[in-house]
Amino acid sequence: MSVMDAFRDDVAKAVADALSKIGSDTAFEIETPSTDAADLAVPCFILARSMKRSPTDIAADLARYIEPRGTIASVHAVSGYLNFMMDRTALINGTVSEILEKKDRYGYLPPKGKTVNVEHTSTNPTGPIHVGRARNPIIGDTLAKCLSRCGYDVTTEYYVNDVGKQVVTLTWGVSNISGDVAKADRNKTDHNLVAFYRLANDMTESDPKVSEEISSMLRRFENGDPEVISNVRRTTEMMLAGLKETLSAMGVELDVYTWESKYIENGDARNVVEKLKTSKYAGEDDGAWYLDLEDFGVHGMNKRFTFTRNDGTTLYTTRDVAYHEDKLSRYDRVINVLGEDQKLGSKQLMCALEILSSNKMPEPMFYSFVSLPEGKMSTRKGVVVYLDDLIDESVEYAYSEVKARRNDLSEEKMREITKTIGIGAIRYNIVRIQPEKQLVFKWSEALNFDGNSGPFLQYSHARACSILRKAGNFTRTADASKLTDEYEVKLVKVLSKFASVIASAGEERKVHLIPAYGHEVASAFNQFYAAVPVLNSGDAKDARLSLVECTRTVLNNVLECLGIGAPEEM
RNA sequence: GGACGGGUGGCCUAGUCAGGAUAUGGCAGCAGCCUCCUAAGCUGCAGGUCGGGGGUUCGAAUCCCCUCCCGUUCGCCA
Repeated sequence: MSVMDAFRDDVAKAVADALSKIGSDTAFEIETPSTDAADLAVPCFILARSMKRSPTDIAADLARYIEPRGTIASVHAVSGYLNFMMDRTALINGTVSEILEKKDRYGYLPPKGKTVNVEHTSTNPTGPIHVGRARNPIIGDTLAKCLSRCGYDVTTEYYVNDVGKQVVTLTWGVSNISGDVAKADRNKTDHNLVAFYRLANDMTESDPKVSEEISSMLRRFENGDPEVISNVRRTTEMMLAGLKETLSAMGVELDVYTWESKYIENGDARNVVEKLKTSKYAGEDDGAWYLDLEDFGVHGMNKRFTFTRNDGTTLYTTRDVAYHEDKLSRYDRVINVLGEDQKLGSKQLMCALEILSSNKMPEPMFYSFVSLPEGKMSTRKGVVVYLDDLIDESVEYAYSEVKARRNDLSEEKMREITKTIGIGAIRYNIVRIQPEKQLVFKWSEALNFDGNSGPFLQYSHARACSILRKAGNFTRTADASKLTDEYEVKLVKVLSKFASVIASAGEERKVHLIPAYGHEVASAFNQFYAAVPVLNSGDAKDARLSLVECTRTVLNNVLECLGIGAPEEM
């Protein structure tokens, strides 16, 4: 048990004992106060009603019955609150020794023996990833890393939509349009291919013959024509290779790629249709089958979820049901990171799974699209910022910043560091904001390297590394008697919260807590750095170096959890 | 029109589910700090009707009702 947990336990026991002494067993809450007046506090307002006494009286009375013991250093009654201070020695020795001992595993929760799958990104393989959807891989990858630290056995998965009009249109374009006409802005597979997709789309609007050819291809695809299917598959694979390059540059690697066409080929989608047809919620309209979701709280126009066309072919969400039956059978928990446009589809999916008596449900997590000041991003309209371009800009900006500060680094080293910084800035800036919040992309904000930013965390980490590098060998020690400065105490207190932050970020799926926490650590460290000398600190040197090492360990772990590199110098 | 999400200083943002002390940070602004471990930093100042209105409560950014603005969605598309 960590020292913070022990402290909370001690407070709970002390308050319960004191309450029993004044003849009460009322339930109470322990909260972490926003002020520095206490480490933990028990508000007595809740007790006031049942005890029919003023909160001030109750707090004062309880305080008299509580003596400092265990990790409790003191207790004071302040305007209706019972304020507890934690014993500094216990806090510091407990936290520092735990970090020194567990090192890079500090903050990890014990294995749960459960598997969880995080499906994320899954963008349509018809064009490069743009910033509008960039939240998906970043949130998904960070969540996966949080859950892994929470003790789950995590798998990440990309669902490749290689079925339908969009990929067929792309494939038609690649086969029928000359490469001299389809000009790309950037020589990279996905950018090269999207040029064909754009032209093909334009042609379907202006030329009915093209439109008819694509429809015919689509019919052949759905009838299982092996030539069309393999053509589509080949194009999609090429596109996906381009997307993977971008993801990889962002530090995102996925474990499993599942192809949508699989559920047509193996008959799973067909089985779903047959099972759904027998449900009491099923109905038929001109040969097309649907579910009436009125009883599931879906009302109005969208209560009807159509799961087959009148020609009997399946629809996207139908195949998604088959996919989820498969996925749910593979893992204990299934989490889907989805754009907010998927809300209705996700609801329909879950209703269908319930109708099919699924004993588990996927847990959807929605994010709002990133828009531009001039409006929604659109690949087809060319109102778009591609992730590849953002990466280039950010890395280039990082390069100019490093070059302005350092003249002792080799070109190679500089390129390595600036890549880490540029990517770190992007990932941090996106994941720091609650996913459901609308986000307008601005270059000035995306390239902010100060304050609440990725580079700020990286800089603090590099500072800690620099001190440790200069220190050379030293004796690791948890010695509270040498760490008495207020900044040292504050820093230790922040470090001690790591495990609880990881737990909330993972279990409650609040990934934005991680960057906030990282900022808190970096900030506390920089204050300590400015106020307390480390290398020239006499007999406190080992204790302080140990604290610096603890900070480096936590910052490194936070950065890793965010999928951001932790440079040792910058 | 229905459903779901968002609205917090000039800008961005935490806190809202589980109501409590002076509403969290950052950017931009102003004033300071490098003979000392990386100034991408630190210190201080200034800046707030928590969209608006009612209600519940000893106490509301937080809960309830109404309302306004923004986003998403309401295909036999994916």
